[in-house]
Amino acid sequence: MPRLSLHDSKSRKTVAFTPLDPENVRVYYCGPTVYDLAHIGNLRAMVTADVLVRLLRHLYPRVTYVRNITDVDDKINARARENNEPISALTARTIRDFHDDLAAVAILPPDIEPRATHHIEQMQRMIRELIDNGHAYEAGGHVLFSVADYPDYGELSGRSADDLMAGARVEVADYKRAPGDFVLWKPSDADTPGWDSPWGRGRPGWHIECSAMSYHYLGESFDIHGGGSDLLFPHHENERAQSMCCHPHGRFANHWVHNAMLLVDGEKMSKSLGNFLTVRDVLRDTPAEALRLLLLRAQYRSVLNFTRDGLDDARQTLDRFYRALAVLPDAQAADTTPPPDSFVAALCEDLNTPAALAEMHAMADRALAGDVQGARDLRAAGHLIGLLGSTPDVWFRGDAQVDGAKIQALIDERLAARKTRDFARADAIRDELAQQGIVLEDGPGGTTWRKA
RNA sequence: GGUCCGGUGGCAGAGUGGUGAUGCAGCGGACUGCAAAUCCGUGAAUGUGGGUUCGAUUCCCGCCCGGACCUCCA
Repeated sequence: MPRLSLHDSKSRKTVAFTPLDPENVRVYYCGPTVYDLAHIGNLRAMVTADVLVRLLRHLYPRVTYVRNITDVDDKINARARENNEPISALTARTIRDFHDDLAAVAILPPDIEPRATHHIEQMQRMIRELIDNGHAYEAGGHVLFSVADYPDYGELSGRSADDLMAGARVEVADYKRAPGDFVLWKPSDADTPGWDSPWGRGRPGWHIECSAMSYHYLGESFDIHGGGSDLLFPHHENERAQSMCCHPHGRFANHWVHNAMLLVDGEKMSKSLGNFLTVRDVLRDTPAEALRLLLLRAQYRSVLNFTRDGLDDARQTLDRFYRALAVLPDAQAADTTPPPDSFVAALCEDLNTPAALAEMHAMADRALAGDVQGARDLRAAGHLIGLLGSTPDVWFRGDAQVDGAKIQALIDERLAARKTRDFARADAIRDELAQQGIVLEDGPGGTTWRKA
């Protein structure tokens, strides 16, 4: 079995992955703040996590994958006010949409999906401990983490305290001892969600939830913590500082995984540029599997440029793969073929999905040459990374908005016309079907049809 | 301004201190009544200037260009 190498953001090196407990690999990923539909940038992080967890499950007997939901946040409060709806309605709907979108692109659910609002007690306990051991202080109704009290602060993101001061955008608040100090707990007014606490009615700061919930479900040391590279600072740096100060004998995350950002047509996705794409926007006119494949065509640490052409390419690649699977006599039959070692080995090199896809092309070559084992290998490889979960029939013909019998009648009529060398009629039939989005293919085994 | 990451053929995108994967597109051919699909063949790339080395796309430095982050964006 190939061994997994994984890039670690903290050491900035690709290192051999060694689980703390090989019987139970523990992974924590930052999930969504539920105030709006997931966009394709969010999706990239979720797909990266999904591939990583699928691979870990292939390599190890058990994986515990925790992905949180942030359901208390000022953006949520603001959006609920804008929409004039209760916060609980907004978060419930957004969570449902998020689950639907992820399921559409074959992302498996995490083992545990804790919600911040269900873990206020754990957060308060942690904040109390941080105050007790001198790493946090109360000021102006807030509880703040004192950055100066954690010598390793900045180690994860590779910044020094001086660097942080150099940035002119640090929020200076008069109740902070140092500008870099960040909020653990903040006061809520009567119109804002809040919980009673020793520091008054209030709500948690952003970072504390991940520290509290990862500790609660995975312990003071766990294997992998991941998210988008934009979370490296401040979110993950702050999580780490809190956790290490609260549990000084633990290591918090042993290994940090961050995926690079996604561009749309070469530019950062933003609402003002008008290139902001939700998962739903894309899925309106693209098969979900093509979107997933597009995200896997670049290695997760490379910036990925999302384009319409790229999506079309991905779709074509899937055409080829499903054509290759069509050589299987029993496209749906259960089959225990393991994914080939060369394929797993590619994934084990820091999730090198482009190299893994190149392996799949080689398998497709074999399958298209008539090698049934090649097709089995291809299917097994695809399944490992959440692809090829459909069948050629469904991929090419869909769940039928068309009348198959009618198409077959036309195919028969065309065949008769061709026999009498009436090619004008034969081509007219093909054109007619093409108008309806149906493509005919004359193969050695007869004529078949598919959606355009 | 600070920190970090990256610049590979027309496009997408890997790897590597010693003849530069893979896919799409292109070109030529086979198959086909014509297509589609498939197959065979083929042209085409390491931003720039130095350094280290027998040899650099790979390692080091400068420059240019792009991107991310710098208090709540995956």
